[in-house]
Amino acid sequence: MARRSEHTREQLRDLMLEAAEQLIVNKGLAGLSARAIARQIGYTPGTIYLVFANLDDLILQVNARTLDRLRLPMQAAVAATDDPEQQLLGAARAYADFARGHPNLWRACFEHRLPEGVAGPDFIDTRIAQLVELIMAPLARVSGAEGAALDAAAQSLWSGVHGVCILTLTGKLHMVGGQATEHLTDDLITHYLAGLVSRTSPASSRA
Amino acid sequence: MARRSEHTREQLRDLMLEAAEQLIVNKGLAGLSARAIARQIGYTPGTIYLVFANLDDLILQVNARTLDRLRLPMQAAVAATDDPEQQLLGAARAYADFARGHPNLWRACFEHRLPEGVAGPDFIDTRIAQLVELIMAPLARVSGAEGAALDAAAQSLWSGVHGVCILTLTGKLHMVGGQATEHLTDDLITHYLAGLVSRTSPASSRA
DNA sequence: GCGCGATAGTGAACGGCGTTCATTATCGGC
DNA sequence: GCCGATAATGAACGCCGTTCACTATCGCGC
Repeated sequence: MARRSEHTREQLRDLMLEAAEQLIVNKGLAGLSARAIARQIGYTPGTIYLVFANLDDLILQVNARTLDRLRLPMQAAVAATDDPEQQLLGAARAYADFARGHPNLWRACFEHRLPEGVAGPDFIDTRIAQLVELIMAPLARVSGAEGAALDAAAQSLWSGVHGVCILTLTGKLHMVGGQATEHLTDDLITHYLAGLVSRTSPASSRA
Repeated sequence: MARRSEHTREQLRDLMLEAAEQLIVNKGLAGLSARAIARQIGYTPGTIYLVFANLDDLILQVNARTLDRLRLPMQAAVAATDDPEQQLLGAARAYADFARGHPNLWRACFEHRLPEGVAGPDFIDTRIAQLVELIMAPLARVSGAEGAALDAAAQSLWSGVHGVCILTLTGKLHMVGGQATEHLTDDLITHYLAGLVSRTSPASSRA
């Protein structure tokens, strides 16, 4: 019972990540199991532990990939125009779009919990920070904010967009006048920006 | 093996919810199990299924209680002042406070996933809607918005506050200039409100 | 061509899980 | 003092993550 390098460690890693991704896509994080991955790639569960420390480790690697893929359309949206407000609106729409298009992968990034004490690894934190940094430049241009105020603005605004996506896409916002995700992100961003501009550079409208 | 009403159905229900809550508080949603609940109250796992349809049902009941408890400090914050902006800031701070004070219970409300197809029950949706409705009146007063615009504002703003709480409290916002939760909710609300006011009732400052 | 040490991969096992259900021990009423 | 109803059991089913002694195969030195 050994196929001695029928696949490289690296190939095996990719096979497993691919299989895991597919399982998450089809049945959500809860549908993922070491046994299911093994079944799908024709190995036994034990083999997974030759490549990953444990299932959490594997899931975090899938999430890292997802965050990388999520960054691309957001970058594209920022690159698509020179108007900083449009850049922010576009990035948020790209974010919401990705979340709606790959709900299970996206939710896996934010709903996966490590055991009680353990902190998330740097390679995830870094990738989330990259997303927030994407909006820093447009935000600085549109508001004139800098330093700690700019950090705060980027974090609160992006968290806000994230919150809108979470609550609308998980169906927890089934209330009175249920609004579409993009409608709400647009609302949040335009009003936030208007307020930020009026407070940071009080007397100007440079149209 | 039958103690024939050593406890009422109702008492049993309370015992189970209490035990479940304690387990979630101490070890998170992942630390909850039918066997653990049963062990804690001196019954066997099977008994749980005489009272609840399944574990998900039980968890949803715990979450309903949590949301009820969460509403109280938010209501108090709204009642504590007449200034609508202060009401909104206070409600958000109360929300963040509760989330920080009972992180595992709070996260259970939003991270618990039902099986793939199943939708959340009304008694949860209703309670979330109640939280959003709490901020509708202040929001209407401060902005003059009404109808669909008011709905959108309440939903996007509250979702935003929720997003800030999620990302800061789960440690996913460990970035450049890490900001305190309350600082970010204040930032989000003040700027959003400033923008909302300037767009809804363009030419006025009624201090 | 051959044997041998290294090792990729196995598969059985452990202790846990949610859930079901035939069985039992106890109760209230006759 | 019995008997029907029923609260509660506990064993069972099929899952789970994870570990590890073992084995079947490989590449290498002869």
